Amino acid sequence: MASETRPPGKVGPARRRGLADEVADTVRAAIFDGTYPPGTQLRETELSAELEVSRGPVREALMRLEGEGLLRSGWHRGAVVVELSADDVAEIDSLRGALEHLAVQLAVEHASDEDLDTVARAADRMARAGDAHELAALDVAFHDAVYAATGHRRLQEAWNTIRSQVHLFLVSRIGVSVDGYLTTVPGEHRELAEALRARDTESALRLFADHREHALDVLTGRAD
Amino acid sequence: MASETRPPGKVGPARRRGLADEVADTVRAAIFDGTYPPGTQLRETELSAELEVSRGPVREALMRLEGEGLLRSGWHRGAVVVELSADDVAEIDSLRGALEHLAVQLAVEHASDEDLDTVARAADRMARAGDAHELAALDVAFHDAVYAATGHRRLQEAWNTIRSQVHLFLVSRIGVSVDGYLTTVPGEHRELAEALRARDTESALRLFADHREHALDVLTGRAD
DNA sequence: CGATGTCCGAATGTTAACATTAGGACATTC
DNA sequence: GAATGTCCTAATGTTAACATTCGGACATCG
Repeated sequence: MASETRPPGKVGPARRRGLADEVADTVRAAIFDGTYPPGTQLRETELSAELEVSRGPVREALMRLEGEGLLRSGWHRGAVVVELSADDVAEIDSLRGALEHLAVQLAVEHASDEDLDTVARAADRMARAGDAHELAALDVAFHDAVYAATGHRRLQEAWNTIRSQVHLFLVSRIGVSVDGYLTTVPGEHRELAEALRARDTESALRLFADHREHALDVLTGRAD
Repeated sequence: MASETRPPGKVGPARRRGLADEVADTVRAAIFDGTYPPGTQLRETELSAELEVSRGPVREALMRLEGEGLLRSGWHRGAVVVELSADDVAEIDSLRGALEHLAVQLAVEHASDEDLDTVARAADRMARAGDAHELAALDVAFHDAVYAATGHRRLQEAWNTIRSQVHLFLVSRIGVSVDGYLTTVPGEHRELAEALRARDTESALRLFADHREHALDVLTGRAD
C-alpha cells in the first residue's frame, strides 16, 4: 500500500487505476486521520459532490472499503464508519493470529533471502518514525512485508480484509498509551525480522505470538 | 447459504435484496453447474442483456464474485472464471487449514449445544445426498455450520472468501473419483460433528486435519 | 519476411437522470 | 395521551447514454 520503490532490475506492470481506487484511497486516509471518526455516515451523494466525481466510482469505493471492514452498510441504509468494540478487537486479534501463524511458517520455510531483507528493512524504517501515526503505518507495512514474503496470494488477500481494521485500531489508540508503543515496538519488530532470517519456525512463531499479545496489552492499557 | 428454516421462537430481520444479489446468485450457480466453465469470459454487456438487467447490478455482482475468488479481472479487461491450478488448490487448502484450526478451537470451547446440533444435522443430511453435486453442496454447508457455530463474524467472512473456491474445486473433481468421495465423506463428517460435541479440542483438531488431508488425496487422485 | 505503426471495434469506466425505499414528522384515532 | 396510519423527504438502487481504453487487424516500412 505504501508506494514502494521497486528493486532495481525488476519492473512490474504499469497499471492504470480508475477513479474508484482514487476515491477508496482518499476515504480510507480520511478515516485514518480522523476526518471521518467511527460512527460517521458516509453518503454517496455527499462524497460524490465533495470529490467532484459521480456516484458510480464512489459506490464502488465504498464497497471496497466495506470489504476491508472499515465500513458497515445495509440495504438502502448507506455506509457507516465502523466502531470497534472490545469483541471486535478480540475477533481481529484471533483471526490475525491464525493468519500470521501460517504466514510465519511459510516465510521461514519458503521465503527468499531477498524477501526477508525487505522485511528487515521495513523493521528498520520503524526506528526512524517521527510520530505515532507514522509508526502505525510502518507497523502495518512491516506485516505487509511478512505476508508478501510468503508468496501466498490468498493469504495476502485474507490479511487485506483485516489490515485496515488493525490500522484503524492502532490509530484509535494513539493518545492512550503512546509511550509504550513508541519505545518498545520498533525494537520488537527488528527481533521478529531476525527470527525469520534465523529460519527457526518454532521460535519465530513464539516471538510473533508474544509480540501480538504484548502489543495488545500495551494498546488496551493492560500493561505499559 | 442454503435457505435455512428458522428455529421456532426466533425471527430474524426480513431483509430486502437487490438485483445485484440476484445476479450474483444466478451467475455463481451457473459457474457451479458448468454453464460457465473455468476460463469463460463474462462480459457485463452480455450478462446485462441475458438477465434483462442494466450493467450496474451486473457490475456489482461481478465484483462480489471476484471477492469470492470465482472470477479474476483487470483494468478494462473484464472478468474471467478462475481456473484452479495445483498451486491454487494448495493455497486454498493451507488457508482453509489455518481458518478451520481456529474455527474448531472456538466451536469446541464456546459453541452452544444447539449450534453443534445444527452441525450434526448438516452431517446427517449428507448421508441422504442423491448425487455428487448435491453432496458437494452439503459438504460446504457442513463447514458453513461449523463456522457459524464459532460466533466469530470475521472468521465466517474469511471462510466466505474461499468457500466458493472450495465448492468449485469439489464440483470440478466430480467424475474423477466420485466413488471414494460419495462413500467415505458422509461418514467422516459425522465423526467430525461428534468430535466437536465431545468437546475435546486436540482430538477434534486432529480429526479435522486428517479429514482435509484425506479429502484432498481422494479428490486429487493420490488415493481412493 | 519480420517489426513497427495506425486504425477500429468492442468492451469497460464514468456520468447524470429516474425509480424505489427507509425512516421520521405530522396528523388522526381510540 | 399513547398507538396507529399517512405522507414526505432524503438517501440508495437502477437505468441508459456517453467517454475512455485495450488489443487485434491491417497496412507500412526496414
